[in-house]
Amino acid sequence: MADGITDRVRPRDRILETAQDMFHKHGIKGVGVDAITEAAGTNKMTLYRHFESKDELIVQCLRASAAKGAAIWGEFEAEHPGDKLAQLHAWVHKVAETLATDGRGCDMANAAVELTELDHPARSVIKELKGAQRDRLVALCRDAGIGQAELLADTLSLLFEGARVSVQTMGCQGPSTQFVRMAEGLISSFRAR
Amino acid sequence: MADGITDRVRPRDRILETAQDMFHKHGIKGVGVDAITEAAGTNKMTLYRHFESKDELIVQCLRASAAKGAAIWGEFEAEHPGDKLAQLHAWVHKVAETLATDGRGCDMANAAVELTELDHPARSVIKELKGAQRDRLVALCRDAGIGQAELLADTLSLLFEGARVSVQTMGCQGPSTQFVRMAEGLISSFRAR
DNA sequence: TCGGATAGTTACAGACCGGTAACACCCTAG
DNA sequence: CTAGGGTGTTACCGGTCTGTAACTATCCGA
Repeated sequence: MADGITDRVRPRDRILETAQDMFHKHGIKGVGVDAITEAAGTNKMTLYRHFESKDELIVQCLRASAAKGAAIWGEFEAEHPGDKLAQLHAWVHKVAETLATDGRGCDMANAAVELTELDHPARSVIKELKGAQRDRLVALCRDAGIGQAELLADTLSLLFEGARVSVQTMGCQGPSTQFVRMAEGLISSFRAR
Repeated sequence: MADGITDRVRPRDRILETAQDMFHKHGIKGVGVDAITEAAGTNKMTLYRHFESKDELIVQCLRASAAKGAAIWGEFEAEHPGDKLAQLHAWVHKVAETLATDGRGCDMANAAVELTELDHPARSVIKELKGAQRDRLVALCRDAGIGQAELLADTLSLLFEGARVSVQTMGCQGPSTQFVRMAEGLISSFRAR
């Protein structure tokens, strides 16, 4: 086949990347380890040499997915160095772009919906990663000079989360198209106080 | 056993009720038809005599779940006859109560996350039922005399949806506790315009 | 009392699931 | 050249899944 990728990238990374993509598109319970390894150009034994179970693979995928999301914050700082308010607006527009282009929701939220066992190893990881997400947004709001930074950050968080779900229930032409208007309205409303 | 319920309620209704409850708690893909029929005090053959497939059962559960949600709107009208603004506030508090007591999200949203096949029979039903939900809230906002009724209704919808997801990712002590403050702030902000 | 509809029981088909065993292979470091 | 770690292959285990077949038991209305 001369895949190019198959040759140079190590199997573990191919599996992690492929699993992330397939979990995202088809859901965690909708994808079996056989399908993952086949799509990654490898086999089940190799997967189980690098991950002790499917649950462990799920956890690593969630961490990788969250890390990608966190990396975007570097772009905001690079594009608007020091201007925290501009970075907040950049976040709003980045969210809108995501809503318009990605028909599936947040990997962590989706995983929380699918993995209902209260003691599932992924649940504590999801809580940890979601907490970190929230903390970043709170810090950005505070540094942007907004009074009730926590309340604004939480409101924007829930709005974002809801919009990502709405895309899945009502399509990308539904209420989520109004996200920018809602978010900008909230920001200016909080700044006015 | 002398269940009481098992004797008087017909198997079809017992299956529908039990399936709703189990899908809600454990997710759709987390529950098999065998488990449903056993919990409903019946058997698989009887299920397949009343529902042509699990997918069909899922659709009927979603419709039943949505109908229960819609029934609550009657209470709002009964408690505050004619006072649409009071009914809107009643909706807000009802949502907050749901967030505090139900650790799982909206059945339709959860189903949309789990059933990723674009042509799954439940997807169009979810869209239809979610659209009806939205329309009711828009009508309530408009009848309450709010100018940008659609925008407020959509904002409240997304906030609600996001809060229900947040309960699943961060627990009921997370950002969702602020829902009432957020919603009331939005309503008074829209009324001021 | 009888007949038909409804419901329960057992067994099974065929597919898929996560996970493992045993063995052959190949590439690279020494 | 060689030894060994990483990888690929095949086959398999026990379990679960949706869905069906064939038969039996029960209840209700005429």
